[in-house]
Amino acid sequence: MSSPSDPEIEEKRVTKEEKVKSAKTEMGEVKEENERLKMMLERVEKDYHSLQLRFFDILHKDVSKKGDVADSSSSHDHETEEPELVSLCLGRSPREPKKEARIGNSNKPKEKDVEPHLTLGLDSKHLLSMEVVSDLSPMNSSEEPKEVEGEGTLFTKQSAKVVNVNDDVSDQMPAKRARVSVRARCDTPTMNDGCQWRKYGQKIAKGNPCPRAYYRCTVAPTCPVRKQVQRCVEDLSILITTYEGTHNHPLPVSATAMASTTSAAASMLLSGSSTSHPTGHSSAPFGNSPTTLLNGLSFSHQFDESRTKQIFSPPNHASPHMFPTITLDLTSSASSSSLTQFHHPSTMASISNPRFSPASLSFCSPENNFIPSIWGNGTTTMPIDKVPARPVMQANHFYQQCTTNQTPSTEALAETITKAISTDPSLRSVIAAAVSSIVGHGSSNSGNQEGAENVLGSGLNLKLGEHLQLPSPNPLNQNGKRCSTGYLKSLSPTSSDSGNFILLQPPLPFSFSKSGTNQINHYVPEMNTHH
DNA sequence: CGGCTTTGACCAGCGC
DNA sequence: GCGCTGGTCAAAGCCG
Repeated sequence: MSSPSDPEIEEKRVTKEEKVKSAKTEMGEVKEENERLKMMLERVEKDYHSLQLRFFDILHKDVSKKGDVADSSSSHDHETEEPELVSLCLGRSPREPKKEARIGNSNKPKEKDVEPHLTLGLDSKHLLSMEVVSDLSPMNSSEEPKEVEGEGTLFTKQSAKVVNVNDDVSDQMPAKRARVSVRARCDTPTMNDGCQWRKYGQKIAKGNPCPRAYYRCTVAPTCPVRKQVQRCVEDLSILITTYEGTHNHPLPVSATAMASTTSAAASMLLSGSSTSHPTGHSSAPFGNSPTTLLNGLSFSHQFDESRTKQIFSPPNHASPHMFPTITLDLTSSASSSSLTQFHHPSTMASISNPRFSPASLSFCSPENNFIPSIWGNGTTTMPIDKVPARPVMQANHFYQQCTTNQTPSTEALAETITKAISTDPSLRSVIAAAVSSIVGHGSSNSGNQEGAENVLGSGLNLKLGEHLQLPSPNPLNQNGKRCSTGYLKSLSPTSSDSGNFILLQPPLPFSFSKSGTNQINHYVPEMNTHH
């Protein structure tokens, strides 16, 4: 008995098949379009990279022609010419600081650079993430027209004197200056990070008998980057180097690792620093407890009790400026490198808020395949399945580097970490998610990256897995004056010419400023670190 | 001679 | 207002 509805069923079946067909064809079209878009993206990226290379090539040549005389050139020249300065901004202000007029030789203030800035990301991903970060920074919106550069710099008196326009900014945004503190074992007075530094001061800081030395980057006359170097009072073999500001010039190969690492860390810090709530226990990075946090999270080694104690040693003195600080601890031993801990400042200041329980983030763990494992006393566990695959791979790469390199250096680690943190938004998001889960910010920001970054922005202390123990007999050491450097030179496949400029993989967009405040120095292939 | 280091002085911010 | 502290300046000296 054939039901009367048979034809209808048949018809429905046909229509279904048609729908499926059409859907398939549609999917195919979409796939094709997707492929096309991918190819376009790749092409754009290639073009961008080639242009970037060309730009720096031209830049290099130009600089070579001008020589150091560039300093004496008038600001107008710089303003009218092609962008001569590459500002590696961390999200604060693409704008270059014209501050350091003192160093920059051009006597007149150059706050006229009202010209639009070109913001470039290394690739679309970066650009996106960077823009997000930039948006997160309140400074960006309001400060941009002025000179936000101050955020990353230390300019205070001098800049205020020279540029009136800037003093407001610098005064208003002291807290936005991010500092990246690096702890590393080093027998030499200073750690060779590839940059050229000039010492401009030394002080005995309270709580630490070891003098604190102040250095300023001299690779470019207007480079705002400064660093402070001080021995750890608990362990004199540990050298704490705190970087402040962002290089506004191309960096030598040997300097890119540390610079990019600090940039990445700083960008994480700055991206959310606006929401950081001062805990009132800020500490000087070089106080009795070098790893003390200003008002941020800290990563401490879970299995290293002593280290944890160091990190949580009470701040000695409230610093006038609440600089968000991130500490990269490269001193822990490899055996215990598997886990690192987050600690919210509140945890240190008081136990009043149980929400901020410690958790850990593993960057280099053989046991867990480098999946950032986050846990938090049972309350802040991040499911591993949430962890994107790519960060894991990068972290794995990091581990491989850790394990395969006989003589790992700070630069090597820094580079890898930087790659993992700064150049990959997904890893960034992982960390952000981890912190988010730790801090329990979900209520306010749905636990997304932004919220987590805000948390991060309150300052954190990253303690990276070992392998960083700088081997004393570093072949690259020269006369025992270098701590560890140049490791990247041997690693970098493209570093056949050590004189190549290396672009930072910017956690935040490059900004090409037309303001002629920055002249780029000659790149000196042999970057000797003077201390 | 140029660049760097040393070092005392100076300044600004903060707490009392 | 005063003292403390961190940060910077700048003259003097050193070094290659």
